Amino acid sequence: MISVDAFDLKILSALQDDGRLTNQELADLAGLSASQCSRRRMRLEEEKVIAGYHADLSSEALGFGVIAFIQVGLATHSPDNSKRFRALVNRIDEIQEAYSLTGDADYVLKAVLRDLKGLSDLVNDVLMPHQSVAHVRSSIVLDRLKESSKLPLKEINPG
Amino acid sequence: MISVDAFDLKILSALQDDGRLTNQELADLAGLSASQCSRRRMRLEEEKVIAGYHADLSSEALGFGVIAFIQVGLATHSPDNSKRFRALVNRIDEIQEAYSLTGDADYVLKAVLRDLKGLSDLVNDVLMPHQSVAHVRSSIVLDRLKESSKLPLKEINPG
DNA sequence: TGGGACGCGCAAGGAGCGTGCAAACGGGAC
DNA sequence: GTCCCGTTTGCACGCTCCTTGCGCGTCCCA
Repeated sequence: MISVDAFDLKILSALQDDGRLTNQELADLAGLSASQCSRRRMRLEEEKVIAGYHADLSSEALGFGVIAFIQVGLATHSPDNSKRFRALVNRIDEIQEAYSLTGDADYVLKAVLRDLKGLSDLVNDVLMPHQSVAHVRSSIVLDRLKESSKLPLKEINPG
Repeated sequence: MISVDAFDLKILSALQDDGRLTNQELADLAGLSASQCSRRRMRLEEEKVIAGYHADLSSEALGFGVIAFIQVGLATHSPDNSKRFRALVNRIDEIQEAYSLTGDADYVLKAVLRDLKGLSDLVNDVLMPHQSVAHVRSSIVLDRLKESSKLPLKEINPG
């Protein structure tokens, strides 16, 4: 595995919280010089430990009122069919996340929509009629307790 | 609602893809000057349309091999009990996302763990024994088709 | 038709970035 | 213990990038 020491972890952790931190700010947090932070950051980017940087937009401010989890069962489990389903999922921007799972459903999708009509359109006009899909069950998010994509870096022992 | 024009949408969309874009790069993409992009970006940050910037770290590179969705049913639905549960969720870093949902389960959690033992520890030693929790069902992610937090900005009409 | 508000690009001063360099550190071999 | 070599560090410098002030053009409404 890629070797990541305590300084790297501090840098990663800080950048996870604020992706636009200056090398100097990073330096103050990590107890290094700014140039070292620059070098380490570049290395972590090259090694793809840092996969990218993204702005986190407010769904409320932009009028996306509905988040839903959609459980999908496929019609058949042939390779062709799951390929069709994956292609479908990929071209729908409203679907933020999609996973195949152990358990009852074959897939779980997380979708972000402007309103319930948007969800209805997605489920009834796009997913349900698609040839790859057998059944669909959607659950609407009532409350977001927590929503981040931060990794629990404290679980990692430096080395 | 906050007014967002076509230039803002281009800026937001670009920053969603790459949160470290330079004002000059933003300017080239949006067809504006760098100074205007700087001003618009600052406004969007002040209005909390841009909630923040985050580095996206590679879970594979850092050795997080297991993602799981955990459905939780509460013991009782009293305000005190859900408060206890929320406090629990908040202090567990392995839980990235947590939502209350319509449908069967009261809550769904998305957790990131180093290995299956980590999941077992979380479910059996932390969640199950907690007084607020009645039952727990976890599903392990077999494959990630898609994993982002990008909003479908093309759904928004500028104005 | 005039005036105010707004949004624009330009330019300049200042902050931030990254490469070169030399010094400090650390671990093996002897 | 000590010598050697690879690695990591801080500093300095040239360059890019950021942001604020300013003047100009445009639009809207009186």
